[in-house]
Amino acid sequence: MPELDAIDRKILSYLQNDSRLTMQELADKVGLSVSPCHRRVKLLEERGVISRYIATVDQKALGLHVSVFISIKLARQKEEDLNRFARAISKWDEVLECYLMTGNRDYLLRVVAADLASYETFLKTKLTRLDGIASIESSFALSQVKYSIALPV
Amino acid sequence: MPELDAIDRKILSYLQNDSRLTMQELADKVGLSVSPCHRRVKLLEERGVISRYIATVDQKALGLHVSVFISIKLARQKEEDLNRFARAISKWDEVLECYLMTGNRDYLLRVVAADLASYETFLKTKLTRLDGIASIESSFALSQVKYSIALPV
DNA sequence: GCCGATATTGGGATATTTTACCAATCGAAA
DNA sequence: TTTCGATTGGTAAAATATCCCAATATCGGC
Repeated sequence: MPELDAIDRKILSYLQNDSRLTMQELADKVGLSVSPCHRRVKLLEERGVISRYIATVDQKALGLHVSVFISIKLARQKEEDLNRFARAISKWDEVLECYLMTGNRDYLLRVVAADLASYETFLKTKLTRLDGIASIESSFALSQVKYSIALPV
Repeated sequence: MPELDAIDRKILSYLQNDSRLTMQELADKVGLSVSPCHRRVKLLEERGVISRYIATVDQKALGLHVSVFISIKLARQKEEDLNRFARAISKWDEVLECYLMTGNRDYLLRVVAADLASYETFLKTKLTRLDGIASIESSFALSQVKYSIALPV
């Protein structure tokens, strides 16, 4: 796999912030003409460096006022148990992020909900119904100080 | 502000997953013709429901193998202290997310780095140089089980 | 249930943008 | 300098977005 050169990195950093730039605009910003710029973008897509193009939606506009971090410990940590948990989590739209962690908890989840009532519903009808969970601890976010998808390039 | 109807929500859910759909494709999926579909998308953009269009980049492809969650307590929690912290955090590209939390910590950060050495550099040259921090606790993610930007609509 | 006012839709024409092709240029090694 | 491979830039064709206007649907009051 070929390395990313300075121009590739520039392209990535611009597209991470605005994927609606036209090829002409992007080419100007990175100092190329349209053709080679277009070819580089296509290559980055084919190699999977650029994985998708998406629209970001305002959480408040959707009425999702609650963000919760949930620490979870499983009763057992065999691969089979971890996989079963991962499969269940992946199905639920409320769970935006889930990480397998080091230290004294197994998983860390970020969950969004409209309000406390619907978060409670999520807990009661989904999370706590899973087998093999030893403990659940919720921490609520008062506000989102920073939220970015743009990786440092 | 007008409510989002079923078609608006369909539009959002498709565009959250793939913003490169053509208007024709999107219109077919939501059951409209191109014109009204296009008008709805533009309105969603103007109202700020759709906030941006971005490319997502593969973290591994950039060599960012370390994801860390950092819990931070400040020495004082006056508004002035919180603002100063927020401003500093916002400048740093390594910090992808930052939340003001309830409970026994003040902030929760998600940080990415190439490896443990560069994470250590981040800590030493940036985070620990901030005034007013009472405690820092890092938890490392072993793997990303789920990562989505698509809010439930 | 009917009517009018208002908002929403669909089709078609036009402007923009993407995409593919090919010749020109650049860079490295002999 | 010469040659080879990779990268670039321009151009033209195809695909797509965007705008306008007439037709249709929706919702209020009567």
